[in-house]
Amino acid sequence: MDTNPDTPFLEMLQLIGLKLKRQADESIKELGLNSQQGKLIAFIHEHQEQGLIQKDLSERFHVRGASITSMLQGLEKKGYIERKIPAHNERQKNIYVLPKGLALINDFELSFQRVEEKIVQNLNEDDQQVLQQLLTKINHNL
Amino acid sequence: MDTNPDTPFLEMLQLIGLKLKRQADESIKELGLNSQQGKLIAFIHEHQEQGLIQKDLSERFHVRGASITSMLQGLEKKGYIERKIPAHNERQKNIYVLPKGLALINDFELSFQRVEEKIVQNLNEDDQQVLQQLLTKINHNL
DNA sequence: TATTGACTGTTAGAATTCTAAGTATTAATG
DNA sequence: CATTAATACTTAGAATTCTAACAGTCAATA
Repeated sequence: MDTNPDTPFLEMLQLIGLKLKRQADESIKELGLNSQQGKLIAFIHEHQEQGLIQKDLSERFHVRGASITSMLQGLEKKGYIERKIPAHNERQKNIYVLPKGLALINDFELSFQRVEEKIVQNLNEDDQQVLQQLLTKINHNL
Repeated sequence: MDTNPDTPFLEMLQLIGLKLKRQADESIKELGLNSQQGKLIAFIHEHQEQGLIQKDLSERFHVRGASITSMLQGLEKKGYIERKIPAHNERQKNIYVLPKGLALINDFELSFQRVEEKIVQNLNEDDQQVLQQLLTKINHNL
């Protein structure tokens, strides 16, 4: 039941993306969250001192504003983060990781690094550098 | 609001996967379906003479059996495909594309090829071959 | 052959992300 | 300054895919 498409890169890249998501989800599942939530909390933590707002997350994760609202409402309800309206602009909400979220960040990053290592295992330094260049080119093409 | 992660390949591959999905969806939207449905119909068409069953689709598209049931129910209700229980095994269902689906297959494949071309534009033959090898290696690592 | 286990598909209900429309606030313009 | 436009976020409801539990059919085996 194989397929021999004339869109080999599309197929391969989408398959790899799916596998990566699955593995990251699996690895983070035991922490009670999914990989998207893990990436979100880790990113908030890295940027919370710089006046991070929801729109930034929407752009960084390529997800609609409404989805960010929904994700953050969930994480807020469970006590991982909090949102505060800043003094200077009442339209916005600044976002901060709470201790319950902070406690997981190292685990998140270890999980992501384990997946990263699976990607590059069997690739030598040259391979990795070439791949990095090619993927960067593709990313800019899209 | 940039990020400088120590998981560059994970980030890049997931971002590319997301962009590809977006572009394929956008391109197929005007046909009234999404890219997953397009791939499904095209694949069914290529394999319907070989006793294709739902389990095959589940494996090919890395999607749970329940999801295939749901997808095919949708496509069947809209008249793109049909399912028939084969004589020799009443557990299974063979799947066939109906004329309404057939009429779209060329368009689907054009759409996917347009995305494929975006991926490889600015990559010469050597680049493409190297990339193919590296992605194949990664896919097997995962 | 009777029973047990494996296989194929379905249902119910949850989770995630989307679109479209809406609210409130801030910025730009006549 | 008043009005209009842009910005940031939310809500409601739809679409997609998931998990868990289940039903029916077929295969293996004792």
